[in-house]
Amino acid sequence: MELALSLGGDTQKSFSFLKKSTNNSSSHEELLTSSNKDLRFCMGLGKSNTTHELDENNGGRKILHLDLLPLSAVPLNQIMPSQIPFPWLSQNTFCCWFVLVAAEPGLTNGPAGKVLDMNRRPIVLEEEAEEGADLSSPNSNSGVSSFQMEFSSIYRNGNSRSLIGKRDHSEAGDTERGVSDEDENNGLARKKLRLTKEQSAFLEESFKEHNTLNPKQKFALAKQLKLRPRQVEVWFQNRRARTKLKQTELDCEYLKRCCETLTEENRRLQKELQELRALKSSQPLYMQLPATTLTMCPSCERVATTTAAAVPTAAAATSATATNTTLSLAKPNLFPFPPAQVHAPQAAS
DNA sequence: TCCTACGACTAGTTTACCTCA
DNA sequence: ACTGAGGTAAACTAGTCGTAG
Repeated sequence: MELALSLGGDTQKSFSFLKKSTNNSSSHEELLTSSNKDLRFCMGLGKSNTTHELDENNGGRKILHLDLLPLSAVPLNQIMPSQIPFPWLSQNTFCCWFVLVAAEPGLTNGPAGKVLDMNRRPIVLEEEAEEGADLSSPNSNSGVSSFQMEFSSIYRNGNSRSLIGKRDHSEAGDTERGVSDEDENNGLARKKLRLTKEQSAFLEESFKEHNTLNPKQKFALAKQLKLRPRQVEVWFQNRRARTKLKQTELDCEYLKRCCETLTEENRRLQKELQELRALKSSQPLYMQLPATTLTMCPSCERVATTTAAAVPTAAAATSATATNTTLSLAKPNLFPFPPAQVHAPQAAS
């Protein structure tokens, strides 16, 4: 792709260097030049051999030709009431009409193309409306944004993202779902495509079966859903990310509950310890009793006490308390809630 | 064994679109 | 009706890893 700029004078001469290379390749991008000799700023983008062959040989793709013309060059009947020249420009300087020159024979005699007011919807030629929007597919009638869109998309073929334009929000619900490979090849700038409920549901079902895709599955899904394989791929990538995020959130919640349980258990044990200490200091007789034998059950790993049957009441109470304590200490169920699992299908082999 | 190219993947980011106050 | 904030999801980039040649 080539982009040429010319300020003033004969644009034909200015862009002659581009003309020379036009026979090399049919796909070569060429500048559409104009024979208009008026003082003008001109920039063009395109790919055809001659100005007159643009439509026929270019798959219907039109050349985008931007002119900043002297005000006098724009036919009066194409000037809208709202199109007021910028006050800071004198009449002899450039006004800011962007002229979209549709690739039609005869246009080289002057700026007879479409005047695209940057603040208004563009004039749409009837024939163009019939052809469908091949200049910027779904957006050719969306005014400023569509213009930005097309320009940025062309620019983007040169691996730049900096000029990606914002598109008309009003089209959100009307745009055809999915984008063809052709669109992709034309380098349309990023357009957020909401998948339909049906498409999402189908993808969800597929994800339940296998959370990764092999190329065959990807293409089959894309074909079935009328999406690009890349879209299917991206959907699965994002879906896996969402699953992981959800699982992380659940894990976090689970750990939080475990932490709360441990805190509560610790509080209870501290309280019991305090009670035992208080009991110990108030019961001198306790010290005279034979030590309680603690044994560990090898199967359940719980501690049992073997206190004598004839234990004084106070001692019995103490023992009971101690037993409870040891029982609660023996492998308490600190994690009563099994960690929740986000549905994670087995990866396809 | 090392190097390179390539594809699939993840993590993080950007951005279009939507909802709601 | 309009607007800005915030959320969601599609699409992106950069980097990693495994594998084949």
